[in-house]
Amino acid sequence: MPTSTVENYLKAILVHSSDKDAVVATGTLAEALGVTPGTITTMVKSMAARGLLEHQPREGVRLTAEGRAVALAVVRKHRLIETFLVQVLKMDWKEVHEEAEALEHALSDRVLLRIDAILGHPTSDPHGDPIPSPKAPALDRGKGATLATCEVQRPLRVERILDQSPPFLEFIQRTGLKPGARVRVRERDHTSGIVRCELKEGEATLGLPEAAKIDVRPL
Amino acid sequence: MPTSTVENYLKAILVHSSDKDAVVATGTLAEALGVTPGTITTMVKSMAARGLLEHQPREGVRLTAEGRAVALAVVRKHRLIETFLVQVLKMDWKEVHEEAEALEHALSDRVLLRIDAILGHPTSDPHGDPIPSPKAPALDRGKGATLATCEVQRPLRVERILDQSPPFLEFIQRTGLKPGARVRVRERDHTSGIVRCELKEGEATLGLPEAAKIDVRPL
DNA sequence: ATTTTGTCTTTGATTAATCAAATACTCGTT
DNA sequence: AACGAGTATTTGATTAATCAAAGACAAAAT
Ligand SMILES: [Mn+2]
Ligand SMILES: [Mn+2]
Ligand SMILES: [Mn+2]
Ligand SMILES: [Mn+2]
Repeated sequence: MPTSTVENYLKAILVHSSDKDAVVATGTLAEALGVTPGTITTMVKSMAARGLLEHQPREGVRLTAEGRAVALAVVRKHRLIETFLVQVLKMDWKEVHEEAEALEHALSDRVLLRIDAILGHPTSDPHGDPIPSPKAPALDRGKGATLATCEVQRPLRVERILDQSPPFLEFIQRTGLKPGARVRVRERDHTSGIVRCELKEGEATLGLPEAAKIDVRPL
Repeated sequence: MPTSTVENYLKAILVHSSDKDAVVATGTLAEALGVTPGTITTMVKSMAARGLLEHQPREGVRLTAEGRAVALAVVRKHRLIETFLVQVLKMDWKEVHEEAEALEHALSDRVLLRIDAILGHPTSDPHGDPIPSPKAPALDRGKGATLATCEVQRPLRVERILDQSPPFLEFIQRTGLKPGARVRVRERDHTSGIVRCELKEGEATLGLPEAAKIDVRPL
């Protein structure tokens, strides 16, 4: 069985491979995992030997089918845990990511089945991130619109929050721009870099880079 | 922060120190933790250096106040988790020990607080083991009667199951001798080594060593 | 007072994960 | 073609946890 370190490495590779079989640079992983580049090279070589990924020296890494399956299972566990912590234990959505980061390596599949059933087999977590199914279909990396790119004046629904740092989530909560909320972009000004939105609760104004962190869907 | 290995060592020492400041032999720990004696000696020396316990070479170990506090916190976490898994997630009490063994090292105090609140601050776990309070008072190691020592014919209540191996728990469940159940010893025969009990569900017969694994209280 | 036995401790290795610092590539620029 | 900048890999250590096998000790048996 993979150690929790290996599980974290696999997850990081998965979420950093934008598309199908894009290679991820070892430097990207060093950054994402907070370790030195040399550590990544060493770990990656041993994971390649175990068949979890392929390593093109000086190029990057790509998950094998087995590595991807493990990574998807970990992501699924992580997101179901987050959902459970928020919906059942009534925890703050700003703190659940950290908790899930540890619990995803300790929770058995048996417990996960119970949690999934109690939650009614949810398909997205509190941040709007999709929960991969147990049969492990692809992880759809937001190919839709964001508040920075969507049509102005069109009625929309917030789909997903891409930046999950506590301060950003705090802002989202304050303005009401949470997943599921109805919203309409009133004005987008590329000169001032400002996006003004209208929600049921009132108005929210944010910068373009921030608006790009909020996935939306027309309707 | 202690690693999960250190937490497991501390817990093992705690549950094996029958009384206050009894020393625990390193061999006992090797047996309990499933590692070689040499490993225990090495670990114990490093834990002593960290102030978690005292080591009398060739004698045994004794927890310091700090070591005991950590151990009690881990035991509390373990038992609250077991209770939660049974009561909220509706899991089988035969499998929760194993789950808790891993989760006790990953669950934060924040989550534990929520679990404790949702359960209504329980004082014993599904096996009848007491849940140490957060202020960490002593862990009362069953000083009461068992089905092997109690008065015959007296109405009793099952308090606690001391053997938590799945097969024994399976037997307990089948006979209905679970914590909380009312029971009365009909006959105890030291020649045949048999104890016959009467419960609401009918009768249960078990051997003396097995009867000694079931704590009871008059009433 | 020896010897034996059973328990502990030491010693020397191993595996996983990590770092710092030295070294080696690869590209894009002179 | 040579150089320099930016990455990536190697190398040599370190820490935690573990084992096997050798050695030390203390209590019990002779
Ligand atoms: Mn993690
Ligand atoms: Mn999430
Ligand atoms: Mn444990
Ligand atoms: Mn228990």
